[in-house]
Amino acid sequence: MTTEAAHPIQGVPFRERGNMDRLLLAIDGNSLLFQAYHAFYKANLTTRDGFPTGALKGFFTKFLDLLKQEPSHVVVAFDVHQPTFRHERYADYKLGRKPADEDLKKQMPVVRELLRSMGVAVIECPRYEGDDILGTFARRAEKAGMDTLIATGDRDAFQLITEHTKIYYTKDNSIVDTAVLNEKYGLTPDRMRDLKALMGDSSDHIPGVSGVGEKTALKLLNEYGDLESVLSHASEVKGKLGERLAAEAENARFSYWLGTIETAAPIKETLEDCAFSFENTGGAKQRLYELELNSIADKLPDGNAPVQDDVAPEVHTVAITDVDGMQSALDALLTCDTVAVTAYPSLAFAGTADTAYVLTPGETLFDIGMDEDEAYRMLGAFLYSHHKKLIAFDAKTIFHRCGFDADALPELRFDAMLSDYLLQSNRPVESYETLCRAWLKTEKASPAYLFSLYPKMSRAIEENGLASLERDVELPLLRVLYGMERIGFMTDETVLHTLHRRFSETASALEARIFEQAGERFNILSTKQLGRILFEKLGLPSGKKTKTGFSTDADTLEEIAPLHPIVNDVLQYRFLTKLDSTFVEGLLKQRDGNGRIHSRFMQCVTATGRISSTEPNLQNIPVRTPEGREIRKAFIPSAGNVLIGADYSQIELRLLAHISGDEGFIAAFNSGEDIHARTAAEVFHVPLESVTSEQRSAAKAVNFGIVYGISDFGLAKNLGISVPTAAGYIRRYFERYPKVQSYLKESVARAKERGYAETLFDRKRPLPELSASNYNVRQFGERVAMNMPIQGTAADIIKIAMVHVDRALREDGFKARLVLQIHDELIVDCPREEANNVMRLMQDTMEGVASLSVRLVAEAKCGESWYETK
DNA sequence: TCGCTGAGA
DNA sequence: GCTTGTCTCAGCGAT
Repeated sequence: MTTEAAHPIQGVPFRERGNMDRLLLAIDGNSLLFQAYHAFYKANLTTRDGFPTGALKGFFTKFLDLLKQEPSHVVVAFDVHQPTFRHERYADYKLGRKPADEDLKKQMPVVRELLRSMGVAVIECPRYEGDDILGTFARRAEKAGMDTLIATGDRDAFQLITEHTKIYYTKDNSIVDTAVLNEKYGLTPDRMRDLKALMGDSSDHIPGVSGVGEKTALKLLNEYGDLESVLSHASEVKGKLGERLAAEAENARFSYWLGTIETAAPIKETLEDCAFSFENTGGAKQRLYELELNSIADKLPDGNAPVQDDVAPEVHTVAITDVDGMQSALDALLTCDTVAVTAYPSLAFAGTADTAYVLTPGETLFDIGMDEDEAYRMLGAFLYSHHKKLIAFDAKTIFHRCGFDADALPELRFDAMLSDYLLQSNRPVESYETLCRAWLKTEKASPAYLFSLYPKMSRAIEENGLASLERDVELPLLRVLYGMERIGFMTDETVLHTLHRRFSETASALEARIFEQAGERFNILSTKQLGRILFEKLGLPSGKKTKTGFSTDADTLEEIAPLHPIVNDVLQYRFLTKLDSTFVEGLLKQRDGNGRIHSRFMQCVTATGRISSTEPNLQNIPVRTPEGREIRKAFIPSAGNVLIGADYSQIELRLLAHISGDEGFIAAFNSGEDIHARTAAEVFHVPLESVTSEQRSAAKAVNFGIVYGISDFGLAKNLGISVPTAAGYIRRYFERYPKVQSYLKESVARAKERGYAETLFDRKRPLPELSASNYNVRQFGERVAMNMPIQGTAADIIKIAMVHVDRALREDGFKARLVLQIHDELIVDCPREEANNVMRLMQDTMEGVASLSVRLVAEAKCGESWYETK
């Protein structure tokens, strides 16, 4: 189907093409909703409390898109779920139709409710399908001198096309009119019914004539005109086809009748009932926010929000525009014990629940208002010198803005961002506004609301058993992370420059060789262009495909590498350009004036409780390949210092052993031998000393796979072995370590029962996926239920270790400081003379975090660069 | 902005 | 019959 360039759906409104200035937008609600549901199926969108919203999101995104056509009238038609007029004589009509998924069913009434609150006419009519309603309104509009655009993903509607009625076909976002129809089928809209009567439509249970498909039907219609002529000339048609046309003529006529859309259905709503104005759509705003469909709600004009009982109290807001104003605001806080601070969109604070002070930009260019940095400095000095306690949203950012020394931070009592994360860790915290909306049912955000949020959220934290995690781990950790971000990690510019030269020169040489072998220049990093060269021009066999074309990932390319030398060059080129652009150049860009790199450690991002690192990400600096590992030579200690790296050994597997309580697995660890070799020996029933390297890596892959919720398929792919062989490995593994298997099963069962998975330290991750109707989504939920307790407990443990190490360093008067965490590894920048003591301190502290049935083992090493601490 | 690719645990 | 290992972040090309 072609999209006419002259009137793309987005851009020039469709109605400008018509002569008339009024446009009816008629939407097939069921069709659009089903399409939206399937488009967002995989995303598995839900609200925080698990109400599915994928179909709603898809539906309203498309709906808003359609409104760009500036319709003067809008109608959305839905089918009612009972046999319709055209089908009631057709008893087994419904039998073949799958019942709608539960998730979709739940969203159906909400779509109608939202549309109505947007002032949109929603029509459902017993005994008539959505199609009939659309057809009826299209004809009425035409009589009233209007154009109609019918939005549907159902090709049946093509029969409704006229000079003034066009279809917006949602399957490929094209506009279909008589010209397009003629080009595609060589038929007029009227003949679309004839076409369908002949070919049938299994999804709609229209029988048609057996053995006749689209091609045959079109041929017949081209030859004889319409259905009746085809049927009356059946005797002229040769062979089986002719016989069938004659025998099934009644079937075809019945099909014709079934496929005819009613255009004069007795619908009581009038065209004028469909009058529409975008200005009136705001009534749905509040509900959309409640459904956490913020991107859609944001696009609607403000409506009259319904009154809530639970609204936040009125807050008197004082604007701060200059230093004097700032000073008197701070003076007003002198009597307060606790100060509430937020930083979005600009600095705002409050000392009581009824008055907020907000930094306000000046009115004109010359009156720039209060300088924000200065305001933060004043606030910081005030908080610290008067020993004020702080409650905040995103305190770490506020600390940075205030410029606190890491040793002189005010006492932090509550961070709404952290509390929200602990309560909803399956989703990153969005914004302070969203949080206020969710907790206080208020439209606007004010720092004074923190005084309501604090007790409210703390109660929820308490009720969910998260109090210790918040008080003893996350809140203290926030200060540790602040210190790490502020110090930064020293880097050696010379090393980076040298590597840059080496990587880029080698890459250029490879590039030249690749172009020579390809016989032309092209962009090697473009998967599209690379696919064209390898699979079309050079004719190499293409493996799997991605959504957009050939797959060119390393797995695929390695398979065809033996067939042409260009392939290894491409792999090598990619590898080197990755090292150069992402790491070497990326790091050079991030150095501050002193050569230090200040990554940000995100505390409220991951679903498992790990921290993440951004701008730059220092948690994925290469280590596996010799060339990549060189980059770690650029990470160096401060002058006069050394670096100490201390990492946990096999922490996740040790936790699996402890949590499952499997005696064999625990014994394997306590034997102190190489765990993968030991596992191989036990699983393959061979003595430890005769374990082959293949056996060891197979055991290693199984060990890691177990933690992730492995399948035989996945393991087979990973090891390059057959699926049955992989299945055998897993079976023997579970035979040897039966409690590991029963633990994994229980883990899923418990998560299903409670609705969340949790760690040894009570961190929770909600798992609405486990009750999803979609098999894949549910499977995903089960793997997560197996993995989260392991990965999450490991995350808890190293977080606790960080808090303890940081505290010990400070209390014992060391100058050494944490600079980086990489999930199971801590890096400390340490004065040379402290090194031995700090190494011991780190190892002891890390190992002592928890007392389990398997020892926690940590090893510390020091060196002149990160490269040397491995 | 999205999809692909690949770096780490 | 269908699918198929967790958690992240960044750069690039195409749209």
